[in-house]
Amino acid sequence: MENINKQEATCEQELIAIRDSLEILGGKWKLRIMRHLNNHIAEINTFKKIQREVEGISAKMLSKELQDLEANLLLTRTVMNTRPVTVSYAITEYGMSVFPVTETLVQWGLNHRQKIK
Amino acid sequence: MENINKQEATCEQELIAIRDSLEILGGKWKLRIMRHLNNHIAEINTFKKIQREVEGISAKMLSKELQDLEANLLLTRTVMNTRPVTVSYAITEYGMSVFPVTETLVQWGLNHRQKIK
DNA sequence: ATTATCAGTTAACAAAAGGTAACCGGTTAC
DNA sequence: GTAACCGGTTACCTTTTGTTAACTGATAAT
Repeated sequence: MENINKQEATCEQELIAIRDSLEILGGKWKLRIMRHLNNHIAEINTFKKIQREVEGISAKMLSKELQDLEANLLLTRTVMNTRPVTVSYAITEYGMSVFPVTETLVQWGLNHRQKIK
Repeated sequence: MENINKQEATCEQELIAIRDSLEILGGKWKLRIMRHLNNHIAEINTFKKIQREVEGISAKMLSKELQDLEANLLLTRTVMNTRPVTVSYAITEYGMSVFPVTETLVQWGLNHRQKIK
């Protein structure tokens, strides 16, 4: 059973927690990939499909970011026995814990765009 | 009056929103600085005080990040007429809109640390 | 045989981010 | 006058991040 309660921490511990999060989720692409997989959770998300739909990402970056996310148990990689071979990436249950993070960033970004216009 | 309602967006727009947010809040220090100011909102936060309490940040980075955040109206910079001169930084009302972002990152980081241990 | 698709990898490079250390001007305390 | 404090700036360097383009190997369609 996952702990969904708010945890208490000192200010110092909070800043360490932010640092930890950014070590795993930081950078230009990881949160976008996680959000995309969350938004297409019912589909088969192959490498090419993700690359098409997460606009602007190169094969090299996508490959590297997917490896990092898999290493942190946020998604799974499955080689399908199709011809030609396709590889399917799926968000894990633990990966879904990232949703609140992407959601606040989506809302902040939408609100900010509205504000500056 | 601020819009605090959830906004709807397509998946594509959501990924753009995340990109926008990260352009302004991304990197190693900005969210930590914002969280620290939010946690010490009742105090006078001078440059030196922030540098002491946001552990590890150099004067150069702190100066640059504070300028960026001020340019985006997330905080204010006030020169106090003390001897020697001190400069006080304070989070703006708009800056407080970042709180949900830092909060989800704090919770995710705390939870992650608990999980891997 | 040639071309196309998928899922990458590799090499070479460029740009951005961040760290270190020295320095600056103004002021005050000794 | 000398040292210390505040709030930075500057120059130099390293690391990280990201881009582009060419290439691989397996398979399948024409």
